[in-house]
Amino acid sequence: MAVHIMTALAYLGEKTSSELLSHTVNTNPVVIRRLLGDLTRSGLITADRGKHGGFRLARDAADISLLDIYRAVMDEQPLVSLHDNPKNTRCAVSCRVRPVLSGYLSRAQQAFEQSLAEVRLTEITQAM
Amino acid sequence: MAVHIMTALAYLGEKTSSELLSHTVNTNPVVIRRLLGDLTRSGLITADRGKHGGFRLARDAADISLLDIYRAVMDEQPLVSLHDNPKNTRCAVSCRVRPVLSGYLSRAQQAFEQSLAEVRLTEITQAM
DNA sequence: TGAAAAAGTAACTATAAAAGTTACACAATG
DNA sequence: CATTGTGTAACTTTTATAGTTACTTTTTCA
Repeated sequence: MAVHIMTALAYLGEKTSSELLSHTVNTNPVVIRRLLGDLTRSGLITADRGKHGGFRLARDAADISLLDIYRAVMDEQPLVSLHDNPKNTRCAVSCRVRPVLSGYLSRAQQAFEQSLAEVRLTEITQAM
Repeated sequence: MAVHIMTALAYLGEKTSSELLSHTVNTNPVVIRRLLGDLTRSGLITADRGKHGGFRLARDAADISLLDIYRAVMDEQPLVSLHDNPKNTRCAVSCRVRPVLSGYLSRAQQAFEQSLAEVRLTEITQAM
């Protein structure tokens, strides 16, 4: 949903309330405010409190990538990871797969993120 | 978990029961059998039923990639996708983000999968 | 200066997905 | 025909996410 919101903010280009944003996503304002909180803490948007408050992009849409948004919202959790059952110490595989696999998985995730990094918010608003 | 199992099968190199496999992952045999079912249906392993039954790789570990395993288990679901709330027909963004974004997301997913495709099961067993 | 309009957040409920469990049918072996 | 395995249905548990209610704090402006 974060991308939806960021796109809306870029598209509208002006200060917008969580109430209004919640309508475009068709959900509850609080859900949106929680998301907006993440985006604010990551420095992608700024929040004005009080009457006539609202949110706007903190910098130009050309300087915001899909990766920025993805990272703001996903808190460091890997895209896909191995189960986290305790290892069976009597099994060589159980003891050693983890580090080997996580190397390959994080490489794949880097490829994914690299691809997101190449897309700017402007590209999305323009394509609409 | 599927990778863990496939690695174990490649590592052991012989017919193995779900019971035994469940021990290396430290979980319930039925959970494992459900996974083994996916892997069998995808043609990555073969299942022998009856007494002295068990599972083994259907082809050489050098011919099985992480992507093969990933696809066997994830049933076509995209890695990350937009929310699926109904669109607000009065909002241009709500109406049009979806197709635009899904293009970029599937491109990123392709990068991810490409990376997985480059890793063979042999590489993993050898690294252990 | 106080009512109004907004963000921020805590605490709860609802929903859905995944994992785990129990129980049993079916298959092959010897 | 008993034994040892797979296959699977049905249920419970767990966890994460979304949604909800209710409230505090901040700012504006009449």
